Amino acid sequence: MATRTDAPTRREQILKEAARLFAERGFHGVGVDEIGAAVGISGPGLYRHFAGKDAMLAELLVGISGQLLTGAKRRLAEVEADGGAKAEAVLDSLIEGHIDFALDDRPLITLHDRELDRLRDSDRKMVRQLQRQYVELWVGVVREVYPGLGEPAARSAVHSVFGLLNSTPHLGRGGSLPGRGATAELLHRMARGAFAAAGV
Amino acid sequence: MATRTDAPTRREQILKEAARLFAERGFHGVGVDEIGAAVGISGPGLYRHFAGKDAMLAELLVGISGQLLTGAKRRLAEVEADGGAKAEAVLDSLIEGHIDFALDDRPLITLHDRELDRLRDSDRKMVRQLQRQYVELWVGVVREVYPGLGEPAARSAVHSVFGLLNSTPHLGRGGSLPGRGATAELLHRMARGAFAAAGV
DNA sequence: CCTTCAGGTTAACGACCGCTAACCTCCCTG
DNA sequence: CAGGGAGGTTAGCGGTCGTTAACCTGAAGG
Repeated sequence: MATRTDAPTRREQILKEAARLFAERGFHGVGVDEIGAAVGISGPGLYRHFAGKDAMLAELLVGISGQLLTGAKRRLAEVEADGGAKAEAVLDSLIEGHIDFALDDRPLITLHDRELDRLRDSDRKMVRQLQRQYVELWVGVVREVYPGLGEPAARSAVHSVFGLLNSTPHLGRGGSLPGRGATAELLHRMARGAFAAAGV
Repeated sequence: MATRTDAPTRREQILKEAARLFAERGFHGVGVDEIGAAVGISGPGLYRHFAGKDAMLAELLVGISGQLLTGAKRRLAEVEADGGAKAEAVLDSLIEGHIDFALDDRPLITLHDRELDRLRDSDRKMVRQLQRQYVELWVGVVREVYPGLGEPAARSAVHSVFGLLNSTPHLGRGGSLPGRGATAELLHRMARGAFAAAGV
């Protein structure tokens, strides 16, 4: 993984702040002036970087979905290349990846299942397709680990575990929670426990 | 439980439709004219029943939080009166109650953790207090069942299980899911499995 | 039968919001 | 050193939205 060290571009600054604001107050609850102010420029200046407010949301949501899917595919390939295609190991890797994302990009996780309907039709279709592929990838792995699970039940289980993992924004943002590592480990155990209980 | 058989009042109609619309498109994404149209009257007619759009959201959120807390307290008392104070039975009852709510009032479950910040300060404080009491009630019961869990971990676990149970809106609204009973049972098993995995 | 009032209606106001227009100012480059 | 584009600025337009005002109507009550 090529870790970024260079300064973020203005576009990236804007996207980051927009994500935070959208997550806090909802897409319709944030004005372009506020987004501009958050990066030190004023409202209409944003239009030098984005076609409009909708375009920012679209880029955020497509980006998230794509990143999740790409990461999952990479993890699947990595583990399978790494000796035996142990389904359990793949599932653990998927869970770990999703937790990393949920812990590091809470605003995005929040947006991802909240503002989808504010997108233009074509963008929404694209995001939905990426999300569906991501879910189906999980469903396949889960059914490999728990062959007793039917496909509908597996899909429900996957959605529910996403709900569990995506609860990070509700986990006291302050210093009250037991540190990132412990939280990640707790979430991982709970996800595995939930799947195990689902798998008869 | 006194089951309602009389027709819903206009106020109740309005609240129900408003909840659905707010859940679908977000508080700021819905106009008063749409809410009015959904119950067959036109925009400003709503002001005969509510002080304003904010008041509808406030009544919805306070109502949800209060209902959840009241139901949980009742279940706690019921099980404890019913012979031995078996903590496992209380936890099962809490889970069952939450699932019933999440399955029967999906729009409310959605609103409940999404539009809280759109409330006036006083209303938000009240909702937060009710929510906190609900969480703490769960935390107490969970720690009784799993004494190995520290308080912060138990609280995190409870929030995560809420995320799991509240995933019902994502569980294909169409006929693709395996029926209400099976879904409720699956969610229940997964919640118990998640807690068990959390409890060392 | 007259009054009253709950529960509607339409018109319109003021505020806000997304976006465009017009303009300015560096900095890079031929 | 001219000039041109990238990236800002402010002013303002058009539309939408929450809310109020003024008016209407049908049914209940004395």
